[in-house]
Amino acid sequence: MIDVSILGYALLGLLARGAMTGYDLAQRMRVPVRYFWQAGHSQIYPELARLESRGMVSFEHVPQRSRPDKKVYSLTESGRDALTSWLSSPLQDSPTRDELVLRVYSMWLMAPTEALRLMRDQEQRHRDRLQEYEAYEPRLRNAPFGTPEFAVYATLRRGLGYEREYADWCAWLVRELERGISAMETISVNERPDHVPA
Amino acid sequence: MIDVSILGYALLGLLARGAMTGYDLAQRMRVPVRYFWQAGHSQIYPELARLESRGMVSFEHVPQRSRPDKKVYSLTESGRDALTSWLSSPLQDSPTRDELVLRVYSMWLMAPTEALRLMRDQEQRHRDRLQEYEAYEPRLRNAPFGTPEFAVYATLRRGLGYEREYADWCAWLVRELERGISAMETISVNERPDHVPA
DNA sequence: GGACGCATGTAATAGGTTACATGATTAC
DNA sequence: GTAATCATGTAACCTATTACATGCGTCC
Repeated sequence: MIDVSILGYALLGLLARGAMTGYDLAQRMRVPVRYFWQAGHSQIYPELARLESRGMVSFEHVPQRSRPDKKVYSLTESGRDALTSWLSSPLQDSPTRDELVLRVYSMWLMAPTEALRLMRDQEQRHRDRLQEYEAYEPRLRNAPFGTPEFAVYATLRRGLGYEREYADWCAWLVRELERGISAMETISVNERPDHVPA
Repeated sequence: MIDVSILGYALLGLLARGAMTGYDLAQRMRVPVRYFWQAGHSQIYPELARLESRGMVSFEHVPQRSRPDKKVYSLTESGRDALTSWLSSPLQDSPTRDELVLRVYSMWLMAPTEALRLMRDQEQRHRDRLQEYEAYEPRLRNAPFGTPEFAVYATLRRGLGYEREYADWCAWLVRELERGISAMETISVNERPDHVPA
């Protein structure tokens, strides 16, 4: 009864907004769209089957000409109950893993110019994603409280804040690296044998 | 030669700062400490063995009385080379998964008071962690550029920014929920059969 | 002719968590 | 006595990624 994975709840949460196929679900959960949970179709199809066997979703077989037949899934009452009870269940914190931060931890082994290149690059990646999110904002900012649209807006706010903060952190480190590099260059100039201090 | 996992690089990065045992590594990678990468000892011991078989680390067997014998691992030259070349290698973005944000996506199904409880709770969790990180800050803020300590400071800055942003997002949603709840209460008061508008 | 979208699945592998297993010393 | 620290491992399980597999229609 209670053994639904987080991915399972993610699917139930999507189906709560409307019936759709496994293919549609995979579209909404693919990496570039991303509402803080992703999955590929190879994970989604078996999970849908599991949910169906537990009676949390049901499907209707829809034959199509000129397209493969499809199964349109919808949330059952027991699926909706499981979803809502999960929402207020105790939330344990899960580990954060971030490869860039892990690299920064060993940054002292890198040539500073290489570190600078890496961080500038990453800052840009986050600025780009921020801009992408900002484009969605106007459509969602006036969503009325309590609606599914407002919930999307709330997750978007998280995305905006996350990317902005991340980019700002990169920018801080870029500045530090630039300062450090120019300080080292000054030293090497002073250390040149032909250098005569003023 | 190139098939080292991210966990492997995490271990190499720790060993670059000094020789230590698998137990010590597990201490530094356990959840409450957490420099944006975690692992338990059951993952670390086999990974150390793999790194050793690839010549990236070597160990010295240290017998002890009154304590179990230990293996003190240190980074080899080829391990250091692998680590530094990984640092500037192309970084592909990995999926972000956040159960709270996933729940917020389905928040419209919850009783608003339940949602409020959840979000207040989570805000506190992040404020607590923020405070914990802030306690480390004074010791690290003056670490000289280019040192291992400065790299720790840089990762700490990320932690500070991340937790602050997260807590602020929670706080925003808490305010929205409070506003929404009080608006609904006003309506129900007006709708009371015995209510006489002024 | 080839790539892309629709549509569904399975299999193999990698990565991560939880549990099992042992055993001495020290601190409360 | 009982829990915690030191110290090392293995096994089972769950989750997630990548690759394998099929097939028609449309657009370039």
